[in-house]
Amino acid sequence: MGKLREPLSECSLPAALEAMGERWSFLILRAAFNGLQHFEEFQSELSIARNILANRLARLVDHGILQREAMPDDRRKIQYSLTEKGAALLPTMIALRQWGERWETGVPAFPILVDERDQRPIREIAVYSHDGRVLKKGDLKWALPQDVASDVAAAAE
Amino acid sequence: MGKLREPLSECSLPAALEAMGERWSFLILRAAFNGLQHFEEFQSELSIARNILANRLARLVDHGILQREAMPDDRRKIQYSLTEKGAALLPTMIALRQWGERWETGVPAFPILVDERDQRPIREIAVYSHDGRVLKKGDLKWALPQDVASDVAAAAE
DNA sequence: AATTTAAGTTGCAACCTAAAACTTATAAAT
DNA sequence: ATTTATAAGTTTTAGGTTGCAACTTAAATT
Repeated sequence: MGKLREPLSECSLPAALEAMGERWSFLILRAAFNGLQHFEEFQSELSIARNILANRLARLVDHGILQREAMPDDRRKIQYSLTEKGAALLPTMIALRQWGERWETGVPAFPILVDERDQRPIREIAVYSHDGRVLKKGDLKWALPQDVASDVAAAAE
Repeated sequence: MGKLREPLSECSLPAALEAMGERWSFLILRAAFNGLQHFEEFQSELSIARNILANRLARLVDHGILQREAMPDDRRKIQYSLTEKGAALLPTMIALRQWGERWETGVPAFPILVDERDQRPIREIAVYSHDGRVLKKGDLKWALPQDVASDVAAAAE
């Protein structure tokens, strides 16, 4: 990367980790993506201690990642579902999973996550340039706003 | 997502979290991406307790995410640098950061991460179909290998 | 009315985290 | 050659977190 060093202080990674950095958060999120909605479902699927699960669900709700809704037909039941904010973590979660597949388990996912429209596997999550090239570590740098090329600037050339 | 539910047991997300799920891991990784290489640099930049930093660096080295190398010119110094496996976490880290920017801090990153080649900001990390469409939660499903469309199958149509 | 289910709480032991002081090896300065 | 400074840790000790098992509370089912 370039010379300009990012000021670590005003980065939103700590803020993101504040919401999702706890040990079970990603696994709960993953279960939610897989359609689980109730306490007992999460509990038996993940084998997480009940007190920890209660605490994590509450945290995720506090952070606006999950929605907590009492079910009108059975008022014992609480439904937890992803908010838009929670669903926006999908790329992060898939990226982490793909990394695990490639570098930890070595196992090609089974079943495979595919595009519903054409049944074809999704692309690997990557950093893309504005025009779709895959960028690696050395291709990136930090730039000040005035040095960033924009569509407008590009069009004016 | 579709009906087929992923078996949570044989997923590589837990494996990935085993390596990167600790509280400071992503922040250390981020500092490494920013070019920090030495214990004291990490320590003063992150304000992490020294014992925890020592422990986390050792863990990241154990997991093959960082490389530990004694510097020959000054034998007190240890250089920590990203391995290929560690660098492969870049998309995950940027995805998490972008999520934090969008949903937590609301702050457009400053400085901005750009493509060195043309100084243009990188795309937002997303899930892409094989042909480059952005896919959301509802566009995805789990498929068994025999139901996955491949290049070969697509060409044969 | 008794039982079962859903979603939690509570109590307690084991483990992990963090701040500050200490250590060890090497290098630089006097 | 001796003292001082630096780099990268360890140790100590206090406090916080995790996790298991048992308990609770409210609502539904038999």
